[in-house]
Amino acid sequence: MDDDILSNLTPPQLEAVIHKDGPMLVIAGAGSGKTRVVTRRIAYLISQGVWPSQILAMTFTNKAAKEMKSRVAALVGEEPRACGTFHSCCARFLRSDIELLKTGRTRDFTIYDTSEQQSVLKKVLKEANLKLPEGMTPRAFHELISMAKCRRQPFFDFAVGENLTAPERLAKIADLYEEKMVQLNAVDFDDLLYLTAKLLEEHPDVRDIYHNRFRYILIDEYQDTNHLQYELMRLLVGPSQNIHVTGDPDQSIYSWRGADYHNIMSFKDDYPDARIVRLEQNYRSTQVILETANHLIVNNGNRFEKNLFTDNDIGCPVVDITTGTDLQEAEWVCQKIMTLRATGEDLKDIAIFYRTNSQSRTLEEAFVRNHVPYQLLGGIRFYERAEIKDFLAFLRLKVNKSDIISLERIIGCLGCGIGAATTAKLEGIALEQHKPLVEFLAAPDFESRYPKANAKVKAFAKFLRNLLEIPMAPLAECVEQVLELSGLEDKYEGQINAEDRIDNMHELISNAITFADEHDDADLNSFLQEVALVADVDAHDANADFVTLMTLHSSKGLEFPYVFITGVEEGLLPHANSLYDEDGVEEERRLFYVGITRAKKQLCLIHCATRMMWNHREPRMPSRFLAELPEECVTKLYYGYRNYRK
DNA sequence: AAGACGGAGGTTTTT
DNA sequence: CCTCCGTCTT
Repeated sequence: MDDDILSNLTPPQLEAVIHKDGPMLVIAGAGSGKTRVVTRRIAYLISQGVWPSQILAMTFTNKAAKEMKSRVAALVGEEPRACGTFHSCCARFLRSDIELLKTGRTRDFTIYDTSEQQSVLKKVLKEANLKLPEGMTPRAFHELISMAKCRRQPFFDFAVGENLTAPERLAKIADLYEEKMVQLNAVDFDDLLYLTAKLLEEHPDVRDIYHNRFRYILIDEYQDTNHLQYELMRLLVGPSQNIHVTGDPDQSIYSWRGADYHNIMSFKDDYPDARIVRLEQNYRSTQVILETANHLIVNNGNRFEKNLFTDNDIGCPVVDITTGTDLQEAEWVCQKIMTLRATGEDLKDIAIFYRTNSQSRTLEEAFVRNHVPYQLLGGIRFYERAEIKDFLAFLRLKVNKSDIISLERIIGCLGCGIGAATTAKLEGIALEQHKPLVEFLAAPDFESRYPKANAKVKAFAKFLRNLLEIPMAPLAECVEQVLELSGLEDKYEGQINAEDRIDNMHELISNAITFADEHDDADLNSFLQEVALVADVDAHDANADFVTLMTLHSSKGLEFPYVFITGVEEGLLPHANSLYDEDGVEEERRLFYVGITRAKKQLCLIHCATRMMWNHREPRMPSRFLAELPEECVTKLYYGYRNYRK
């Protein structure tokens, strides 16, 4: 059925698929077959003689990229080579060309995650003896750095523009942070995009190479691009202007990350010759669900008018249920799921969405109690687990010997009797000898260079030498040997979660083996850089027999026959922190819209009269959005909620 | 100078 | 409830 590139397409879908040269914008409503269009178009291009290596496809998640690759492969037997998230594509570009930028970074750079980015900030503040303004956390400050970079503004200008207090001091700290990142041979997430844009801008010769290589560029979820990504796109698009973007302004939910849906609204201004195709027929949801979604979203002011319709069945009403407590909320969801299972439904067809990760806990407990198998996406991500970060620190240091943040982590988790003071002292001595710290410690003649070292330091230096001596190839053997040398298994042995933690570390090894199988050019460096950009939603297994739990944000791009959205309450959806302006509320409404439009057959919206929040039972109000739903589509129910009056 | 222990403080969403 | 930070003890 789907095995032929041009079969089973509606006229607008067909137009989007067979469009070959020049810019094109596809406004694709929820469930309108967007993924199908994008994959068919890639397959079509390949069937028309375009080489797979000439196609650059940027998606929002690695999962979407993976799916795109495999669906294209199923159609034409070949997959586009450059296919990934903005961040992973840029990481790949930088892996080959970062040295041209002469920032001092090498191709062995490390990608720091948010917590490491904060560690760098803290380190910088301490070293320079500077303080952030009262009430500003390193995390909040890094967000400002990120916003400035995403707007491609010097931090000082940004700070002045945003009316921040003490802009000079903040800019000083931001500069020190950048300097430190260079010293560490590290990049943060924004740097991946920022440095790639800089590379293309400053090196016309490199830009020409990319223009020649990527004759066709596709960008998915274009409504979620930020200014930096927009500029990156402009730089990547060659003279032939073969740029094909798809998106839906109503599903723009990442403005807090700098995403600006005006990018999609103004695409036709950037490319006046652009063909515009609208996909407005929904193939996913029942009429009731679609009507509910449409009725909700018209409450947003600034929209790209769109009229989504479906020929599907009417379907059963949306359930809007009030429960007394969050515990009852979880219990009701469980009961309902068990009923569905008893009537022959598969658990893999059921998903529960919520606004914040912390809401998952009560649900998980109920699932455990009721023996309902579930898989949780997000929350504490695999690669954020302490044991995995420990393990990665050893591996990272092997590739990037400037990565002092990883060195400090290694020192910390070895428990080898070396602390911050000793580390600082060693750093000072290494500096005196004009040697990077790791090189200084791991030098074969370390003991003669620094005879005053005590036994602990000597032992650590020897450990480091052994670590660095492990060959980096083949990948799997390297990873195994590093785990063995690190002693991490012994360290976690005897702790409460020992088994899980050790399993997790072994899972990392099998991830490395899989990675080596899937990539011919796999080495330790490329493995680590890939791992730094993997989100949990990418690990979602759509075929396992589990109920799926995730945030509303992670649900984008997925679909399930049965969808439950919990905590549809004021303060949670819309979230309390988004009430400061109307734009914030509109984004929350879009988020709710995204959640609703994931459902194919049935949708349940749940809110509680009271909820435990930081150990207090708080009274809760139903979300304002519930009042915006069409009455004729919604059935109201009550569970464990007695004092109800109509 | 390191590590254990206790108190305070703080929860949006993610590459 | 859990994480981070500072103090206290060794």
